[in-house]
Amino acid sequence: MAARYSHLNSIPSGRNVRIIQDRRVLSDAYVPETLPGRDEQILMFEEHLEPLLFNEPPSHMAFTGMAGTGKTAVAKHVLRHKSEELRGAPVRFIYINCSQANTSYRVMYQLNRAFGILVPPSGYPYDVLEDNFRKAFLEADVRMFLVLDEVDLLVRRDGGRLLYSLTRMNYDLDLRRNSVTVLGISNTLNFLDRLDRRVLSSYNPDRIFFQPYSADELYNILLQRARLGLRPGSWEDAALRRIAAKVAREGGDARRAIDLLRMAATLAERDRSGKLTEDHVEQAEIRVDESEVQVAIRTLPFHHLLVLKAAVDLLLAGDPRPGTGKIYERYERYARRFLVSPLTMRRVSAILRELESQGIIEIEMSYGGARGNTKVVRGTALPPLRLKEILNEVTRV
DNA sequence: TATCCACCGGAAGATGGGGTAT
DNA sequence: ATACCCCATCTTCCGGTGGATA
Repeated sequence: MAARYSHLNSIPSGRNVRIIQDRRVLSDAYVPETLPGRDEQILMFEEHLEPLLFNEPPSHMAFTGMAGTGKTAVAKHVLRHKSEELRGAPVRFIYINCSQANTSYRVMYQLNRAFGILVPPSGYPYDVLEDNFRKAFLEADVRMFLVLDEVDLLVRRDGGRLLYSLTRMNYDLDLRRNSVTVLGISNTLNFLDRLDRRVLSSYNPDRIFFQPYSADELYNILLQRARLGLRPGSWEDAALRRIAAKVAREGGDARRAIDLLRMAATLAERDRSGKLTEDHVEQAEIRVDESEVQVAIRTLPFHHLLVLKAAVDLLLAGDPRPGTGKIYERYERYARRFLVSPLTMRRVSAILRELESQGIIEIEMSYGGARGNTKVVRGTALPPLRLKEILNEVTRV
């Protein structure tokens, strides 16, 4: 039996060209045993959870920091250890990511499920779900520690309604037995400032700030992943250093560093040289950008495509910084050509912002006085010509 | 100094498409 | 069949914005 698959191990010229040993380690979803560069935050978080050991309610918390600074990793890492330490104690840890559950209803739906209640995922009165949850929570007779990851996405929609009613519950509970504690994780630094007074007075979290990773910290992260996921001796140190330096310059996003490492390792494996070098990193930089933008564009709704097409065509026609007005004019023509009625300028203006937040275009405000305050497309993630090619592929269907 | 330009972006409401309950 | 409910997307409305211009 084994012999049948022996060709999998036979490598030409006896050299080992495999590089990746465990691909899972090279994904940002993987949470390693230690988190380089985040000792301070881990310690602070653990201290905040200390009261649970004495059956007392911890205070609410907020993690803030740019994308890829380890907020989610620290939360998961610490919670994993704490829930073992507190095994058997009347404590319930719940993690909910608000990028999927971005309305009060959907978070409440998840909370119902967490307490074993099955309710329809939509079409049901919200009040019923809230009542369900309250009853089940009291029934369970526990302290709840709820992590709301990417909570800013939820707050943007519901205005803090859920945050308020959850934290407000503590005022009606017997805190000697039950409590609700919320940890909100947010990518936007000012999300607390945007909360309503009433919400803030009952949520009022202790904050832990996550600064961007330095080049050294990124290097340590990459080294850790390489040791865990790559074949020993299959990478050049300079390759890791190069990723670390580049990503640190761009803003210290560990997710991006890990993406680059995975892509570089994949490319290195593909060319069968058996070693991951700086050259592979250089190729990976282009590939990662390209594939991210391609995926983003492919999933764009139709009107977004038309708006993007209008902007790209203006750039190609020689306008270095096309503004909303011109883009809208051209977009209108395209819409009619495709026999759909054009959206309003208000909406197109918002679509430009959405294209920006997807990293497809770069926008800058232009305070042009008599010519108006306008958004201006300053640049694109890929060369305009390349974008046009991708757009043509997508709109052909 | 007042006014204007040309768009910004928040708020609220309409619309239509998904669902559940009776 | 009817009466609800949730939700994403879009429109309508409207008070800013800040240099240019009168």
